[in-house]
Amino acid sequence: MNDRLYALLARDLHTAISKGSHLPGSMLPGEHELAATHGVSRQTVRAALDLLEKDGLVERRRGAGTFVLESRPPTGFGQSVLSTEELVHYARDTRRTVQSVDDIVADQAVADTIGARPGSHWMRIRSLRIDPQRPQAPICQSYAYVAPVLERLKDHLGDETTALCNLISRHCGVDVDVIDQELQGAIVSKDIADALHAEAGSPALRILRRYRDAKGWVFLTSVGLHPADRFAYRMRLARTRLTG
Amino acid sequence: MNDRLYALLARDLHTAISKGSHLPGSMLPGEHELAATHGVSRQTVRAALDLLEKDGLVERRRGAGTFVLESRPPTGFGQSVLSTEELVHYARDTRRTVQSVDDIVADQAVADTIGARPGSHWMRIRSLRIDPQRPQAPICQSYAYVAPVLERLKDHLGDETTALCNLISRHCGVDVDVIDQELQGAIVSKDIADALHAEAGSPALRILRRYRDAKGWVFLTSVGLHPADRFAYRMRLARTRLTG
DNA sequence: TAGTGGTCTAGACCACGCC
DNA sequence: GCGTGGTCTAGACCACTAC
Repeated sequence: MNDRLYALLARDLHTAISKGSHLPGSMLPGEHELAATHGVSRQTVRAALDLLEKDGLVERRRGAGTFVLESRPPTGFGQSVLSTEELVHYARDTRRTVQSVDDIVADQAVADTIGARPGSHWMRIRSLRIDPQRPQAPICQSYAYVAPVLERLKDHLGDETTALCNLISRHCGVDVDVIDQELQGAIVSKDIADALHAEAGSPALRILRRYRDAKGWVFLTSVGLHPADRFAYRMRLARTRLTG
Repeated sequence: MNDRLYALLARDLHTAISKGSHLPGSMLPGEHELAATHGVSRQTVRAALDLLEKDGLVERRRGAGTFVLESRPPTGFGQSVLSTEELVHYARDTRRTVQSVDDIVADQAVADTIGARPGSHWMRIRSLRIDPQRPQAPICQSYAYVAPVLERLKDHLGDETTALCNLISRHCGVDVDVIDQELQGAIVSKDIADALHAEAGSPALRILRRYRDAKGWVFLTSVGLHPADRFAYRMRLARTRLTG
């Protein structure tokens, strides 16, 4: 449990919004007022609003106010991702729980999904990603396929908050340069429904990622399945600008 | 030019790092020290470091310090960054077929999905996106909700290859600045299975897009459903670099 | 134990949106 | 003009890491 003040305040505001105390489109009390009524500093209020904004619940308009975007029940839990760094840092707020680690030889199916040769060797890490706030509803079940050369990774899987590619970077000296990503609709299959505490046949988002180093070598491939009611992939596409 | 203090400090630190004043792997001066030497408050230092961290130049470890990450030379390998332009180009190879256009009043469900007020008025365009190579298997069925002010758009829906937001830009004088996008797993519902020539209950990718102009105004919202066997959203996440 | 980043307070001024 | 969010200051205490 996160007992930081701003996290608590964020939860309070979140439940208040989902209970209808603040209707979509309406303005929240100003930051100064929130600070006064909740007996905290304005910076704490701002940190709390940062969280709500990151999750897409509110929108801030300079000079105007902070507005409620949606009042859906707390099912829509999402991440906004703009760059590899943000993706990699998304691990911060969630925990990885390793279910199994084994060495496998790729059959045709595995070879197809991860784009490898049939017969090639891989270390396979099966894990769940869990939001500490809702441990009963895992956000994602995934298979990660790691090149056998990076065997030392095994010794550091205990670190539950660091993204795999960061662990590899830190302990194996291989750095991510780009991530090729593929998102597709999918359905929760029977064999993983239990682990996810989800219903077999329910909709999900399948994300396949290939992590490449600067030379283009794919050192890590992961396939994750995110139940639709627990995860949405949010991103902002911006016009490219010449100067910052 | 951005003359926020923390942005200036971020640039200073960035150039210092790229000039070799701080080698990769080494620790930056502590936040307190940076604040003192640069004559700013610690919060300003932290805001600057936030930028550097978001751009992947440094890594912060609680209790340990802030460390310089490897500053890769520009390998020229992955210069592809996702932008609105790329998204808009995808419309080139496919055709939009308008099924219906009507003026609606948002009920609760519509208001929730597009983030508007219930009772507000919208122009709704229902359409299919079709790959000429495979006309029998539409790529996407979508609903676009357009602000009534942009009524003139109706006269130009005959143009099947230009993206809606480009039509609006061309004929209504409103330009896209950013697109907020949300991807989620979903299932083909009965009422649109026919139009898509897909099986009801089969997996799909749901993409919700909010198009904003420079002032942040959402002038177009679209919800598209892409059958999993016909469409996957591919993207490459590349490391970002600070400007300047 | 010393130093670090993470959090928090109580003030302040500013640019901006709205009226 | 007024209230808003954005920025900034100058303090403080804490949990954590490294030694």
